[in-house]
Amino acid sequence: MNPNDKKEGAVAPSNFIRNLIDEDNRAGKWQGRVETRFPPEPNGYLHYGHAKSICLNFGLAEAYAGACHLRFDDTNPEKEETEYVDGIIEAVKWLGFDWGKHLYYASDYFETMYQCAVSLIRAGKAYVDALSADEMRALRGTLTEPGKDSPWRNRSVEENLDLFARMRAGEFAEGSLALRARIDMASPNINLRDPVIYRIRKAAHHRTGDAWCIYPLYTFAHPIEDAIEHITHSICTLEFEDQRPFYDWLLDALAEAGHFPRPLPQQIEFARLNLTYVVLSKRKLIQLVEEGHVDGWDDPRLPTLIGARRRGFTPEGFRLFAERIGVSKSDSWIDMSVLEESMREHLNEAAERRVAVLDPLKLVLTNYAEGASELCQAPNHPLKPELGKRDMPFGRELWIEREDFMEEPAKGFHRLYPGNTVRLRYGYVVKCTGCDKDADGKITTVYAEYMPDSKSGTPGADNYKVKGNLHWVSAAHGYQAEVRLYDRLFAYPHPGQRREGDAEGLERSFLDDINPDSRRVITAWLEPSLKGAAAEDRFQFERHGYFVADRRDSTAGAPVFNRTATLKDSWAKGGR
RNA sequence: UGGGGAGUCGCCAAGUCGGUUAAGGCACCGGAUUUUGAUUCCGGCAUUCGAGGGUUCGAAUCCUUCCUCCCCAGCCA
Repeated sequence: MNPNDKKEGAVAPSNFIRNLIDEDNRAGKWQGRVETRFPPEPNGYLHYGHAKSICLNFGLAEAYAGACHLRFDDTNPEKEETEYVDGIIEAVKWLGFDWGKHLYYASDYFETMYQCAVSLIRAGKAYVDALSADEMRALRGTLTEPGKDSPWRNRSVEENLDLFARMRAGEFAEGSLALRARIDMASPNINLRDPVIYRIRKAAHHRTGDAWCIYPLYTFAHPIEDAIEHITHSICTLEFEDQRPFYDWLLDALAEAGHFPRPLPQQIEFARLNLTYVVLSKRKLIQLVEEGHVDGWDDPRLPTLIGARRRGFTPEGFRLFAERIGVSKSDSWIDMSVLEESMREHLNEAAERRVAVLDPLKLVLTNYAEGASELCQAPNHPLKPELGKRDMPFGRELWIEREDFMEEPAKGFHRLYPGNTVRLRYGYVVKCTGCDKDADGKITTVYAEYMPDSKSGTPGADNYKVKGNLHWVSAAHGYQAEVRLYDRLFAYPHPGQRREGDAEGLERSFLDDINPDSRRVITAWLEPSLKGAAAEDRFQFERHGYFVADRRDSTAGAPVFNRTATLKDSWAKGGR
């Protein structure tokens, strides 16, 4: 793996985490072992931001021939549910990652954690505090003032041991007592001002049931989980940076007490994903679902992984995306187009082509025999001839795209207009002869004459040079089906943020910025072969974009299609 | 006005201990191919690294002052 070797393929991107690992390897810190973990709390659905973290952690393990654990950080019985565990497992699998035997639950470590706490107490590094949460806050000090010691800070080891054991036994009410690390109430780092590490919660846990009534807090539990699993590099997001000194303090104390061997796992922080035109905060996602702004957690517009799946986004696309955005410590905003473009790149290569007319306009070939029909052959994938061709019936009456005809052509328009010649893709070259309009001036039918010797695939086809190529569906053979045209959920890059020209005190809600056209449900005309599509089959509808057969609403013989992404359209962009 | 982080092209992001030309991707702009105005292909795209001083033969990389942004005062994670 020579970083200067940049000839072909994706060269492993350099980033600060890889550099750290490389340094560790050079120093022989772990004998080359690299073990990471993805530690979600099972209290909700995974979103695009998690995808970044998953790709990072599992990707590192793959790159260094190590392992990545899937670990449920279930230390808070009040928020976590088995339902979420299942969803998370399915999502990580879907992304294509394999944790092998390494599926763990923090709750399985409760006894060990308890013993660690006892050791801390024995070492005089933890104590049982009787202050209420409010009192504790009052003594914690502020960002600029040091805190004050709790009156219970200097209990004897024996007393602490006794109290802690009785906490476990359920002798005290919730909130009456808490175990705190004994560090330094005057520390400039608030996280070191005797953080609470165990609280009393008389709640049933989704896995341990009523076995416990005291539960460890993240701060205390996470480093221990990492140490138990022999994690080498514990990667988390930037907001935990201030927590690192405690992470090191705890593990060092526990190593001293003989719980864990050195070297100890190292916490490394990276910048979480920020994406434009969407929201990723759990609170906002919940609000979107609960208030009915979207159809549910798997709504294709929602940035959840189950939503992405219904949208037609692909695991390969996510991996490409993760590779493109890189990993660093600077807060940055990734433009949604980077994600979309990543999906397009994979789909262009992976999706077979089909034809769909989304906004139909009738085209009649006046010189084509009435009632006649024939078959045209269309390649399934222009880049992969080995995928073969399929038949597309052709006839006198066809559906074409309304936007492919202009009675008065705009400059540069080389589609259909009176007098112009275009090719009906995979079929014949036709010359437009006119059109009908209704009372409102709306075009109702377009007329053309076809060139009998111009059929695609025949020798005569090359006799015609046309600039326009239109897709079409035979009116007599195609069928109508529901298609959902999805677009970005929000109309502005930073939902809820003030915009130029906003009045002085104007407060925006992200809900105000929802894109009213984020979903358009239409009835389209599809080529016959699409009827057989199975749920989750992905296609490129030529000249339109990528579509997927919805995994929830499709039924046998009647797939419903969701638009994943449009194709680039330099004509539309150039402004007609 | 405490502590912890970050500032390199429109958006990301490489730039190990200072060394002739500041990677790469996306976007964008040209041009070529093309039965998708798609794809592909070529070419272009930071005399400059938040700002100012300084050290040096030489600094994005070292020193210094300053500016901007993010995070931390849950018995959440």
